[in-house]
Amino acid sequence: MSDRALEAQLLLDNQLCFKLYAASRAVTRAYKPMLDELGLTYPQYLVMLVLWEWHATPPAQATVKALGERLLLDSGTLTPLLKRLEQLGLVQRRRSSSDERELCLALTAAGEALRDRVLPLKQRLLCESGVDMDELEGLRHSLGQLLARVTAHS
Amino acid sequence: MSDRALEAQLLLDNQLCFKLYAASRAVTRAYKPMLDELGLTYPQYLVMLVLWEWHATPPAQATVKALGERLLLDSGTLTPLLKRLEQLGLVQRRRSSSDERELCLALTAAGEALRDRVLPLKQRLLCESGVDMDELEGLRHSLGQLLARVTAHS
DNA sequence: GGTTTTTAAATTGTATGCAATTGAATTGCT
DNA sequence: AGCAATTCAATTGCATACAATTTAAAAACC
Repeated sequence: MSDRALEAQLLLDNQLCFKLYAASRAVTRAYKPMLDELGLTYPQYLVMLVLWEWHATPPAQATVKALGERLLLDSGTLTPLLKRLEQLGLVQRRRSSSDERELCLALTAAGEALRDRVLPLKQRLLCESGVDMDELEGLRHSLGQLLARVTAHS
Repeated sequence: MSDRALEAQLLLDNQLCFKLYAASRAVTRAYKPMLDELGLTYPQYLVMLVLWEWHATPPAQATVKALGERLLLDSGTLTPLLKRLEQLGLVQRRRSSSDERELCLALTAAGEALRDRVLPLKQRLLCESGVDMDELEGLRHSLGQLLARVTAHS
């Protein structure tokens, strides 16, 4: 590679990593008004998405470990976050009877009910953001590829 | 939209936001070994990228405010981060003489020298990650579009 | 059976992000 | 000049991320 091409590798605007980092935070910001109405933070919302899915299709183990594998987060992040969701009355945490090490997660009635409020808000968000659905779809696909590639090497 | 299509909107795997969030953290993780060698965190590395750029092409004002606009970060994040870079001996922080409110940023000799160690490490990272350069380029472009769209509406 | 190893959460410590407030300096306005 | 409004960093408070350690329980081994 030429010297100029090498130098260009260090320009911020040429960094995929920065674009990813900035876009991720920007999207989180875009979700904020909607999530404020729900009383959730963004990571809490992602946890609720998984729990709503699990509620419809129960997994073998609805544990913190399984949740961590789904969201690529560890107990250091999830334990305090789940305690907050428990305080909010959305989630139940109880030790597994068959294995006291495991912590089983379940939705409360309020946690289940919250789901119904999400779809309308999300539709509104999509409309207002003015992003093109097809481009969104392409981007989601590319990101999936990248994520698979990068996580495979770690 | 059909009921099924609406429901699908809430599946984690269909969420662009989650893919972005997960991919961003995965890429940060991929950078970690390289950044450990440099003694930097990922946001600190992004700050250094800007300062190296500014060193080659000085901007009108090399202030915290200008840095924040470049990285989309506020003083609440940047102030402590810059103090750490100062402690590391990489960055100089001093009040502007013309306007005492502004804090001017400059690289130390060590900060400037650090740049030479980055390119080889980055080349190695790219090779080992096994990602396709063309796909990377397409993704970077799409992310730029999304970022522009989302930030425009906020 | 007892011991070692492994596993799942929780805890600890450090470094972001970001909203909200504060403090100090400058600008604008009259 | 005098004073209100604005601006730039810094600070405060809260919620992640994540590495490293700890604790308790279960599994594996002898």
